[in-house]
Formats: sequence, C-alpha cells, structure tokens
Amino acid sequence: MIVDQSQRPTNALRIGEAAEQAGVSCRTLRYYEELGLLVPSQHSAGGARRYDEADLARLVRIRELQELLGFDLGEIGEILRGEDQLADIRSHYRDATVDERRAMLHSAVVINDRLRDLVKAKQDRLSGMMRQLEEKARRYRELNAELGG
Amino acid sequence: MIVDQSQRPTNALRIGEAAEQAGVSCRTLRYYEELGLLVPSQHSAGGARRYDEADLARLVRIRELQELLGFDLGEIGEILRGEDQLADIRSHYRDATVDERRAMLHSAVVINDRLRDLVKAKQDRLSGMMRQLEEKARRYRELNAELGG
DNA sequence: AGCGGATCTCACGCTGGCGTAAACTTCGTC
DNA sequence: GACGAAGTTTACGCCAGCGTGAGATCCGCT
Repeated sequence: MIVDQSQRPTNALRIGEAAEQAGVSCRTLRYYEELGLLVPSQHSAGGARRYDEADLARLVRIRELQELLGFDLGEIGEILRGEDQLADIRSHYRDATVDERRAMLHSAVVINDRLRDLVKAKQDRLSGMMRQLEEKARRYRELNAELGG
Repeated sequence: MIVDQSQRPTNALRIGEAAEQAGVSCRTLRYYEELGLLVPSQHSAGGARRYDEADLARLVRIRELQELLGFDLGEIGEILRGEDQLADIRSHYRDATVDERRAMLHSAVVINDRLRDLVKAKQDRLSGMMRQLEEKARRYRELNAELGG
C-alpha cells in the first residue's frame, strides 16, 4: 500500500483554472512568468504549469498593485523582488549576518512605507472624489424635485 | 483711458502652463482635444489654445477618472459627454421638454451611481490592502526587535 | 521690426500589455 | 491506446497613449 505521492490535483490548479479564478487570460499568466513576476511553483510530469495557493495569492497581489495602485509590471517586479528577498532572510535566517538581515529588513520597511503612503494618497483622492459625486447626487435630487413639482 | 478689454492673460493659461499645472505634457493636452475630451474654451487671436479655470478643472477630472478609477480615454469621453448634456439642459432649460429633462437627468443619475459604486469598491479594496500593509509593518517591527535584542 | 521662446500642425515612432494564429504535446477519460 | 480538451512554445499583430522631430507661426518684449 503506497501513499498517494503523485500527480493528483494536489490542490494545485492548471493554468486555465488559475487564470479564470483571477479573471485574467492564460496568455497573461505566461507573460507574467516571462517577466519573472510569477513562476508557478510546480509542474506536471509533462511540464505543464501548476499553480498552488501561494502562486494564486501572488497573482492577486500583482493585479492589486497594477489595478489599484497603477504600477506598471516593471515596478511590480521590483516590489515583489524586495519582498522575496525578505522571505529568503526568514528561511535562511541562520545563514545571514545580522547586518544583512538589518539591511534587507530596512529595504522592506522602505518599500512598505512607500506603499502605505501611496495607498493613503489614493484613499484621500478617492474620498475627495466621493464627496464630489455625492454633492452631484444631491443636486440631481434637487433638479428632480423641480421637475416633479 | 480705455478699459482693459483685450488679450491680457485674462487668467487663461497657455498650453504649457496648463500642462505643467496638471502634471501632463502639451502633447497630452492636444491629444485630449483630438479625442474631443478637452477643447479649450478660448483661443488667442493667432489661434493658440487658452485654458481657463473650468478647462483646468475638467482636465483634473479626466486625470482622476484615468488614474484613480482606471477608465480608458474612450470611457472617460462617454462619462464627460453625459455630464455635458446635463449641463446643456440647465442652460437651455426652457428649450427642453420635461421628458427630455427627465431622460437626461436620469442618465446622469445612472452614471453618478455607477461611479459611486466604483469608487466605493476601490475604497474597499484599498482598505483591505492598507490592512495587509499595516500587518506587514507590524511584523517588520517584530523582526527588528528580534535583531535589536 | 526684430528676436527668442512658446505654439502650431502634420506625421511617423515607440512601448507596454497582452491577443492570436500555428503547429505540436500532454492530460485524463473511455 | 485513442481521442478531444487543455497546455506548450514561437512569433507576429495590435491598440492605447502619448513621445518626438520637422518646419512654419505666434507671442510679447525691447
């Protein structure tokens, strides 16, 4: 009796499934891989891409940075690489010197701060926009009242 | 003694000045005009574009729709045209039938609702993103404490 | 009226972010 | 083991959103 060790859907998705989940095309996923943004962590025996949960989360992250914050794919690459390095630190924690850890942690913090500032700026601008839209909605209701009366 | 009646900067900006204010290029302004998005309301005697405050506000609006909400210039055109029609109603108020007014007001309200939903959706996604970033910042502080200790 | 800098109108160029066709292989089900 | 659906690589196509001259014209200041 052999333990299940093989190619069952190990909960890893095929490219088409992953694409559908994230609302993008297969071409887009292959393109992201070409750019080094999202390399699937698994492959089938025949070489087909398999995306696990972490891959999917990364994909969602990419889309957020792209759609919500308006970064281009090059900038997104830089951000992700910075974060990946920090993840490396944690895994090779004992191999890195204290200075290395400090340096990478610092750069991660810098990126984090930048992103938070950007998000906050967007939030503020969106709030302003929302106020304007509500103001307009109010005037529309007035106009409507005029027409009604 | 003649009253100032002529081409003094009437507070209207030249294309380069308007472009700088909005943080775009002259080419961009000319392109927007080509698409019918932003036609300067004045021109110099020689035919040079002059942008007044309303033009500038419209430009800012265009950029917000583009950068904050991610519309392409075609969609932005539709939105602005809808709003322009409503402005027309108000000025030719007596020329429009009640039904026409109702119809245009309704379509303006529809657009307004759509935009508000979109803004709200973006706000929610940004809030979620902000939470994640703050969570990360917290972990970074922990890591830093470990390194410090 | 003349001069430097800003604008004007073509019109072609370019990059990012994929779409898409072609020809071939792999998957998994019967 | 065969067959249709899905996946793979390669490579060219495409559109939005401007960038960038080129060459003529205009602005406004002396």
